Amino acid sequence: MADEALSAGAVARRLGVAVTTLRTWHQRYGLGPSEHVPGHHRRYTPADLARLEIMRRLTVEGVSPAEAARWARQSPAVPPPERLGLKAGVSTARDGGGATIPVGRAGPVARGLARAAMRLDSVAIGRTIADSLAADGVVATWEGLLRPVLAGIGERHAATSGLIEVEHLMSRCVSEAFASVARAHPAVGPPRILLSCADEEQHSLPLEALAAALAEIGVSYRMLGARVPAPALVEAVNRTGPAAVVVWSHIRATADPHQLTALLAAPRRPLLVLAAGPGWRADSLPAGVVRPVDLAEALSLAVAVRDSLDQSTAG
Amino acid sequence: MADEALSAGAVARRLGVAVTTLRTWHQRYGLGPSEHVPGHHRRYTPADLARLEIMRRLTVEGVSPAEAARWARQSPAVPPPERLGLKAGVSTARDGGGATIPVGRAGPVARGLARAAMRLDSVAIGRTIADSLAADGVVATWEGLLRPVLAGIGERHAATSGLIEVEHLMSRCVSEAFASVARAHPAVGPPRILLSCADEEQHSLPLEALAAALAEIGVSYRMLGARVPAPALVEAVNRTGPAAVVVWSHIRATADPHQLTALLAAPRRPLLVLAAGPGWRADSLPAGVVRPVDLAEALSLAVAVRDSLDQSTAG
DNA sequence: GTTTCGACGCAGCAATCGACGCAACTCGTA
DNA sequence: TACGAGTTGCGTCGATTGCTGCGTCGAAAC
Repeated sequence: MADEALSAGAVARRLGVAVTTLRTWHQRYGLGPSEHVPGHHRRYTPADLARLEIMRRLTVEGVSPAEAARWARQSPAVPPPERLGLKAGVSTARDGGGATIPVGRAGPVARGLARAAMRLDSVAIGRTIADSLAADGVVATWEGLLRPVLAGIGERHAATSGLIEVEHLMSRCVSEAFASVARAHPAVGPPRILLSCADEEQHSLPLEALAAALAEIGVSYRMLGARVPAPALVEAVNRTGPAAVVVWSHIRATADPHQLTALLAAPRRPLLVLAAGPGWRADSLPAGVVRPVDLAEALSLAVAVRDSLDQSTAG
Repeated sequence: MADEALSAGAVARRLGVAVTTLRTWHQRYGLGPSEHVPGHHRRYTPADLARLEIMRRLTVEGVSPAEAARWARQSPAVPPPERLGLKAGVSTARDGGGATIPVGRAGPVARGLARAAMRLDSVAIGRTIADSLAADGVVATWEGLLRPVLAGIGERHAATSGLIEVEHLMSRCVSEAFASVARAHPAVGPPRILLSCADEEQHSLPLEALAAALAEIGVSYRMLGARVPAPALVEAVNRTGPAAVVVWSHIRATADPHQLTALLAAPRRPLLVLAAGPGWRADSLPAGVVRPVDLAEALSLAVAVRDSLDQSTAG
């Protein structure tokens, strides 16, 4: 009984919101301590906290705050956070405000994901991504959810030179989610596709998306990861003899065509070399290199290679 | 034995606080002699004194007195970190030939892992690590298997300036394995521990090991990942208000003590700041920063923080 | 006679209060 | 397409609250 009184700061820390936000929620939505004398400090009981947990969870899921507050306020007594089978798309009211991430018209789920990222809530981030992956698959999740949110963070990051920690956390969570997909779909057959970032290229997330998409349809691959120097890539090709190599470059600076030329000149030259990512310039690519425009195209190309190999070896 | 009965004045002199403060601590926080008849003189046993020492140390480090008291009150049950059930490698057979990785005396499993890494066989790598994690736990796997192999790769890499692709692949696989552990053990309660690499620090694997170890015992945390600039770290602390922050630095160049100072000066200053990793120099750390020597110690410190917070908020 | 006891009070300081405003998103409208 | 209106999270400011260490005082314990 004595310890049932949490201060405003403690509650804010628990929920991952600012103290001022708690005050705002109190006066705007009536979501405050049940007994509070104006001027005195707020003391939140477990019941009050449970209400706020609901509020936070709903907003993280993309529900508009006003609606979430209405929901939380009428929640009679649900101390443990349970599962409300809430489907996206309920919110009709306006939304926005505060230090948020622009996600364009990517939908409430993306908004919820962006909010979870802003509060560094890796659990919510992971669950949101996993749900979407399970429901819509890798390609749709990447194009419809992850890329908009990541782009929004990057945009904001470029503008304010902040949010680096948010960007990193999102990257990690996305990476983990993709790895989870790969683990859930054991690959069939030997890996004939090699995925690699260009030299000095640090962004490997799109490549991981491709890897997850491949895994999802049962295509086996090898993933080298970020920042692979050209000699190391050639060395890997010579050691493993892949049929197709995908080289990702996110920015111009890492898109040296020379590393593609080196691939084509390797002793065990791959059948297909894909230059993926916005870094590559179409006019500077050596002959024989294919440049997919998006994840879906890269995926279908990779599948085509797999199929052709299946034919040539099985037939 | 002779000093089993310390008077209030003696204890006060020993701790460097006023006698009245001892009385206050007794009646406000229950931090008094275990056996005390009201009206009679207080007699402090060594156990009582130990509790008070904890109380004083924590408050000196900046912990709020109420919180420190809660911590001190249930201190006796803080067993030192032990229990590493790692079965030592007993390999006697020769091994080697070709391009291999030196793993020292880390056992046959490590040698197998190194070979799989050389083959770029991510499936075998992943399975080996997962098996070890399941059998021996995170700490033992890290110390006994992963660290030796990673060190071996790094050593060879430094010597031959090759193997970069092997190093990357291993990193990815280890990272995935740790993420898998984290996913398999859903965390309990809100995250109060923040894990972050130092500015410009690219090695995040040891930090991920700590994260996985925390997850394994059900402790919730937030992981920011590699290359977190000092302002971003402070920003994250202010937004999430963690109780403890672990900052990892692998090399001297990234171990700028200033980022720790900034942490301690943050508006929502964490209870505990841990400077982890071989980069930090003990003599350059600001006061109030703790420097764990290995994974196990960092782990037990983090657990201690968690326990104390559980008491203060829920107990 | 010295030390400690319990009670009371005080001053410094951190946390919080209420009020206000800013920035930024979304949506309707022109 | 551009722009204003409505929303919303949160930073800031001056004032207030409440926690904390410790000094003081008469009485009791050693």
